[in-house]
Amino acid sequence: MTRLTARIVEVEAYLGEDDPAAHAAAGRTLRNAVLFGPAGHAYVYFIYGNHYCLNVSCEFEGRAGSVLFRALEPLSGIEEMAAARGIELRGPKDWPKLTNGPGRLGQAFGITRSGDNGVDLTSSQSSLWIGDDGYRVRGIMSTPRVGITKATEMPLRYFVKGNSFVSRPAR
DNA sequence: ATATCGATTATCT
DNA sequence: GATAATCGATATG
Repeated sequence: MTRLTARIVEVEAYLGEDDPAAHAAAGRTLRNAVLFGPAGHAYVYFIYGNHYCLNVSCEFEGRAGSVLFRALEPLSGIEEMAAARGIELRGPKDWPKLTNGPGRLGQAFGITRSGDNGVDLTSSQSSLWIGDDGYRVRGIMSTPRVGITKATEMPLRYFVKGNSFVSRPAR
Protein backbone atom coordinates (compact mmCIF):
# COMPACT_ATOMS: atom_id res chain seq x y z
CA MET A 1 0.00 0.00 0.00
CA THR A 2 1.19 3.42 -0.91
CA ARG A 3 2.17 5.65 1.92
CA LEU A 4 -0.11 8.65 2.39
CA THR A 5 1.80 11.91 2.66
CA ALA A 6 0.74 15.54 2.62
CA ARG A 7 2.11 18.94 3.49
CA ILE A 8 0.52 20.94 6.30
CA VAL A 9 -0.80 24.19 4.82
CA GLU A 10 -3.40 25.42 7.32
CA VAL A 11 -3.65 25.18 11.10
CA GLU A 12 -5.30 26.81 14.08
CA ALA A 13 -3.85 27.35 17.53
CA TYR A 14 -5.78 26.51 20.70
CA LEU A 15 -4.21 27.95 23.77
CA GLY A 16 -5.27 25.61 26.54
CA GLU A 17 -7.24 26.18 29.70
CA ASP A 18 -7.30 29.96 29.30
CA ASP A 19 -8.75 29.79 25.76
CA PRO A 20 -12.59 29.64 25.90
CA ALA A 21 -12.73 28.03 22.44
CA ALA A 22 -10.36 25.19 23.35
CA HIS A 23 -11.48 21.76 24.45
CA ALA A 24 -9.13 22.15 27.39
CA ALA A 25 -11.08 25.16 28.71
CA ALA A 26 -13.16 23.05 31.10
CA GLY A 27 -10.12 21.32 32.51
CA ARG A 28 -8.80 17.83 32.04
CA THR A 29 -11.34 15.12 31.15
CA LEU A 30 -11.09 11.64 29.72
CA ARG A 31 -11.69 12.98 26.22
CA ASN A 32 -9.05 15.71 26.21
CA ALA A 33 -6.43 14.00 28.37
CA VAL A 34 -3.88 13.96 25.54
CA LEU A 35 -3.85 17.75 25.49
CA PHE A 36 -2.46 17.73 29.00
CA GLY A 37 0.25 15.22 28.17
CA PRO A 38 3.64 15.87 26.57
CA ALA A 39 4.01 17.71 23.25
CA GLY A 40 3.93 16.02 19.88
CA HIS A 41 1.08 13.62 20.45
CA ALA A 42 -2.15 13.28 18.43
CA TYR A 43 -5.39 14.53 19.94
CA VAL A 44 -8.30 13.20 17.89
CA TYR A 45 -11.88 14.26 18.62
CA PHE A 46 -15.22 13.37 17.07
CA ILE A 47 -17.54 16.25 16.25
CA TYR A 48 -21.05 16.86 14.91
CA GLY A 49 -21.74 13.15 14.89
CA ASN A 50 -19.74 12.74 11.66
CA HIS A 51 -16.17 13.94 11.68
CA TYR A 52 -12.81 13.17 13.19
CA CYS A 53 -10.39 16.08 13.54
CA LEU A 54 -6.68 15.96 14.30
CA ASN A 55 -4.60 18.10 16.64
CA VAL A 56 -1.07 17.88 17.89
CA SER A 57 -0.35 18.67 21.54
CA CYS A 58 2.18 21.47 21.87
CA GLU A 59 3.04 22.19 25.47
CA PHE A 60 4.97 20.37 28.17
CA GLU A 61 3.20 17.83 30.32
CA GLY A 62 0.55 19.42 32.50
CA ARG A 63 -0.13 22.33 30.15
CA ALA A 64 -2.74 22.09 27.38
CA GLY A 65 -1.80 23.94 24.18
CA SER A 66 -2.53 22.40 20.79
CA VAL A 67 -2.64 22.96 17.05
CA LEU A 68 -5.58 21.83 14.90
CA PHE A 69 -4.79 20.67 11.37
CA ARG A 70 -7.26 22.39 9.04
CA ALA A 71 -5.89 21.63 5.57
CA LEU A 72 -3.18 19.63 3.83
CA GLU A 73 -1.62 19.54 0.37
CA PRO A 74 -1.65 15.86 -0.74
CA LEU A 75 1.70 14.58 -1.99
CA SER A 76 1.33 10.81 -2.35
CA GLY A 77 -1.41 8.22 -2.00
CA ILE A 78 -3.88 10.39 -3.89
CA GLU A 79 -6.00 7.45 -5.04
CA GLU A 80 -6.12 5.97 -1.56
CA MET A 81 -7.29 9.28 -0.14
CA ALA A 82 -10.00 9.59 -2.78
CA ALA A 83 -11.20 6.07 -1.97
CA ALA A 84 -11.27 6.87 1.76
CA ARG A 85 -13.29 10.01 1.04
CA GLY A 86 -15.60 8.16 -1.34
CA ILE A 87 -15.17 10.66 -4.17
CA GLU A 88 -14.18 10.52 -7.84
CA LEU A 89 -11.27 12.66 -9.01
CA ARG A 90 -11.56 14.24 -12.45
CA GLY A 91 -8.01 15.52 -12.27
CA PRO A 92 -5.53 17.47 -10.14
CA LYS A 93 -8.01 20.31 -9.90
CA ASP A 94 -10.10 18.07 -7.61
CA TRP A 95 -7.24 17.25 -5.25
CA PRO A 96 -8.08 20.02 -2.79
CA LYS A 97 -11.39 18.26 -2.10
CA LEU A 98 -9.43 15.48 -0.44
CA THR A 99 -7.98 17.43 2.44
CA ASN A 100 -9.19 21.06 2.52
CA GLY A 101 -11.02 20.95 5.84
CA PRO A 102 -10.41 19.39 9.25
CA GLY A 103 -13.09 16.71 8.82
CA ARG A 104 -12.02 15.98 5.26
CA LEU A 105 -8.36 15.46 5.99
CA GLY A 106 -9.31 13.17 8.86
CA GLN A 107 -11.41 11.06 6.53
CA ALA A 108 -8.75 11.05 3.79
CA PHE A 109 -6.17 9.66 6.23
CA GLY A 110 -8.60 7.29 7.90
CA ILE A 111 -8.07 8.90 11.28
CA THR A 112 -10.14 7.61 14.19
CA ARG A 113 -10.10 8.20 17.89
CA SER A 114 -9.61 4.53 18.70
CA GLY A 115 -6.76 4.15 16.22
CA ASP A 116 -4.88 7.43 16.38
CA ASN A 117 -5.62 9.33 19.59
CA GLY A 118 -2.45 9.66 21.64
CA VAL A 119 0.07 8.40 19.07
CA ASP A 120 3.52 9.99 19.09
CA LEU A 121 3.61 12.21 16.00
CA THR A 122 7.32 12.86 16.42
CA SER A 123 8.33 9.25 15.77
CA SER A 124 8.66 7.82 12.27
CA GLN A 125 7.79 4.46 13.85
CA SER A 126 4.23 5.66 14.42
CA SER A 127 1.42 4.92 11.98
CA LEU A 128 0.91 8.67 11.75
CA TRP A 129 3.74 11.17 12.17
CA ILE A 130 5.08 14.58 11.20
CA GLY A 131 8.38 14.93 9.36
CA ASP A 132 10.48 17.61 7.73
CA ASP A 133 11.05 17.19 3.99
CA GLY A 134 13.05 20.39 3.67
CA TYR A 135 10.24 22.41 2.16
CA ARG A 136 10.18 26.01 3.33
CA VAL A 137 7.08 28.21 3.27
CA ARG A 138 7.34 31.64 1.66
CA GLY A 139 4.56 33.54 3.36
CA ILE A 140 2.00 33.01 6.06
CA MET A 141 -1.29 34.78 6.66
CA SER A 142 -3.43 34.71 9.77
CA THR A 143 -7.17 35.23 10.30
CA PRO A 144 -9.70 34.52 13.03
CA ARG A 145 -10.49 30.87 13.70
CA VAL A 146 -13.29 29.10 11.85
CA GLY A 147 -16.39 27.47 13.28
CA ILE A 148 -16.12 28.56 16.89
CA THR A 149 -18.52 30.56 19.05
CA LYS A 150 -16.14 31.84 21.73
CA ALA A 151 -13.03 34.00 21.43
CA THR A 152 -13.95 34.42 17.76
CA GLU A 153 -11.77 37.41 17.03
CA MET A 154 -8.35 36.10 17.99
CA PRO A 155 -6.30 35.69 14.77
CA LEU A 156 -5.06 32.20 15.53
CA ARG A 157 -5.70 30.58 12.16
CA TYR A 158 -2.56 30.40 10.04
CA PHE A 159 -2.20 29.28 6.43
CA VAL A 160 0.32 29.31 3.60
CA LYS A 161 -0.19 32.44 1.55
CA GLY A 162 -1.35 31.70 -1.99
CA ASN A 163 -1.62 27.93 -1.45
CA SER A 164 -4.65 26.52 -3.27
CA PHE A 165 -5.20 23.66 -0.81
CA VAL A 166 -6.28 25.99 2.00
CA SER A 167 -9.90 25.55 3.12
CA ARG A 168 -10.84 29.17 2.53
CA PRO A 169 -8.36 31.74 1.17
CA ALA A 170 -9.27 34.71 3.33
CA ARG A 171 -12.05 35.68 5.61
C1' DA B 1 -22.04 32.69 -6.60
C1' DT B 2 -23.67 32.61 -1.55
C1' DA B 3 -27.07 30.92 1.96
C1' DT B 4 -29.43 27.75 4.73
C1' DC B 5 -30.19 23.36 6.74
C1' DG B 6 -30.07 18.36 8.19
C1' DA B 7 -27.12 14.61 9.71
C1' DT B 8 -25.64 12.10 13.94
C1' DT B 9 -23.15 11.14 18.50
C1' DA B 10 -19.78 12.02 22.33
C1' DT B 11 -19.55 15.02 25.87
C1' DC B 12 -20.97 18.10 29.23
C1' DT B 13 -24.74 20.62 32.10
C1' DG C 1 -31.38 18.00 26.99
C1' DA C 2 -28.22 21.12 24.41
C1' DT C 3 -24.28 21.80 22.07
C1' DA C 4 -20.30 21.21 18.94
C1' DA C 5 -12.79 23.33 16.46
C1' DT C 6 -17.99 20.24 10.12
C1' DC C 7 -19.65 18.65 5.72
C1' DG C 8 -22.55 17.96 1.80
C1' DA C 9 -26.84 18.69 -0.28
C1' DT C 10 -30.24 21.74 -1.66
C1' DA C 11 -32.21 26.23 -2.54
C1' DT C 12 -31.91 30.72 -4.39
C1' DG C 13 -29.58 34.91 -7.09
